[in-house]
Amino acid sequence: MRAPEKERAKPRRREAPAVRRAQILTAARTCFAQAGFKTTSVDDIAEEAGVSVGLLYRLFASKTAIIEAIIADQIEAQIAQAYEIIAASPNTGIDRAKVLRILGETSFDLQSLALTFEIAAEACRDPALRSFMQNRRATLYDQLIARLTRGGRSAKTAARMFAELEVIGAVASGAVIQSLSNPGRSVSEAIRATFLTLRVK
Amino acid sequence: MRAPEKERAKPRRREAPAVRRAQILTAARTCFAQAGFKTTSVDDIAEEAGVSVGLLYRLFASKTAIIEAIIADQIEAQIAQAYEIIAASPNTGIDRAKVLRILGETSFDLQSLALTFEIAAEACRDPALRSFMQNRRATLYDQLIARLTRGGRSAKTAARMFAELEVIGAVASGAVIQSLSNPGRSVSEAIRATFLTLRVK
DNA sequence: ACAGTTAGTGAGCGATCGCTCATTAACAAC
DNA sequence: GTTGTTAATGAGCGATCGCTCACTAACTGT
Repeated sequence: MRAPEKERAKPRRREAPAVRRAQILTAARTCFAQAGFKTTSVDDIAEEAGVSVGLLYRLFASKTAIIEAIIADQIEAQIAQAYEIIAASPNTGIDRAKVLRILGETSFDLQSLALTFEIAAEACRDPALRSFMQNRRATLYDQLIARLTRGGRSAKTAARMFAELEVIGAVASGAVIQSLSNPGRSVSEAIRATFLTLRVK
Repeated sequence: MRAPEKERAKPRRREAPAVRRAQILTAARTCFAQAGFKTTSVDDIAEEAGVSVGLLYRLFASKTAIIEAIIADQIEAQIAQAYEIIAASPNTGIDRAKVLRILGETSFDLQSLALTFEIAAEACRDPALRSFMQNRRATLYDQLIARLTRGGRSAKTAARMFAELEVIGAVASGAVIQSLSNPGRSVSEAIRATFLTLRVK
C-alpha cells in the first residue's frame, strides 16, 4: 500500500541465484575482513556485490546466515588444504620441514587473519556457532579420512597425519597472535622463530 | 536552551574520578567479554557500571578510548605474569613442565579468550592500534628486563627466558583456536595434546 | 552563609542499523 | 504477442547507535 510515484532504477541483467549467492558471499568476505562482522552493514555487502539489499535478503535469510556460510566455507578450505598436503606426503608422516617452508612462503595478509580471529572470538561467545563449526568440521573430517583411505592409506595413518597438521596450524596461528604485538618481525618470521625455539623433533 | 520540565533522578554519592574510571573499566571488560566491542553499547557499559552515560564521557574521550585502556591493561597483565614466572624460575631456564602444569590447571574461560581474539582481530585491521600495542609492550618489556637484571640476572638470560615464555604462550593460544572446532576436548586438554604432539625438548 | 568547583544526570540529536515489502521488468513457455 | 514466474529494486520502518549538553547538586574553601 506504499505510494508508487517515483521512478525506479532499471534492474540489472537476470542471473541464476547461485551466481548471485556466490557474488554476495565474496563481497561479504571482503567487507568482513576489512571491517569485521558487526561493523560492516548489510548495505555495505550489497553495494560491494553490486546488488540490492532486497535481493540479498531473498537469497540469505539474515546477516547471520551470510556469516555462517562464510565460516562454513573457511572450514571447508582448511580441510581441503590439509587433504592436499597429506595426499602429497609419504606414508611415514608429514614432512614438517616442507610444511614450514610452505608456511614461510605464504604471504599472511592481515585481513584474512583478522577474519580468522573474529570467527574464533564469536565461537567463544556463541555455543550454537561453536557446535555448528564442530559438526561441519566433523563431517568434512570423515570425508577426508574416507578419501585418503580409498587412496590407499590406512585410516589410522591418515588420522595421525591430520592431527599433526592441525598442531602445526595451531602453533602457526599462535605465533601470529604473538607477532601482532611484537614489532619488527613479519608474521612468517614469527612462525619460523616459534618452531625454532620449540626445537620440534 | 533545552526544556527543563521533567524531574531528574538523584545523583549518586560523589566519588573520586579514579574510582569511577576503574568501575567503568571493569564494567566495560565484562560487557566486551560477553558481547564484543562493537555489540556492546556505551549505554550497556554505563548501566553495568551503575553510572550515567554523561559521566562516562566526562572520564573517557570516546568508546575507543575505553577499548584502548582495556587493551593496555591486558598487555600489562601478561607482562606481569611473565615476570612472576621468570622470577620464580632457576637461571638455567624456564621449567617448561611446570609452566605446562600451570596452563593445564588454568581454567580457560571462553569469555576472556573471546576478548583476546577480538583484540587480535582489531589489531590485524587497525595499524594505529597495532603500533599502540607494540609500543606498550616494548616499554613494559624494557622495565621487566631492568627489574630482572636488578634482581641479579643477566639481561641476556632474562631476554631468553622471556622469549621462551612467549613461545609457550603462542602455542597455547594456537591450541585454543583449534580446540574451538574440535569437539569433546577441553581447552586445557587441547593445549596438553598440542605440546605432546610436538614432543618439545 | 555563601560562592566556587566539579561529579553526576539523562533526554534527545543525527546517523545508521538490519530488515520488509510493494512494485517492476527480464525472461521462458506458449 | 500474451501470460506466468521470479530476479531485482530501494524507500522507508522501528530500533539502536555513539555522543552532547543544559542542567543539578554534592562537596570545598573562606
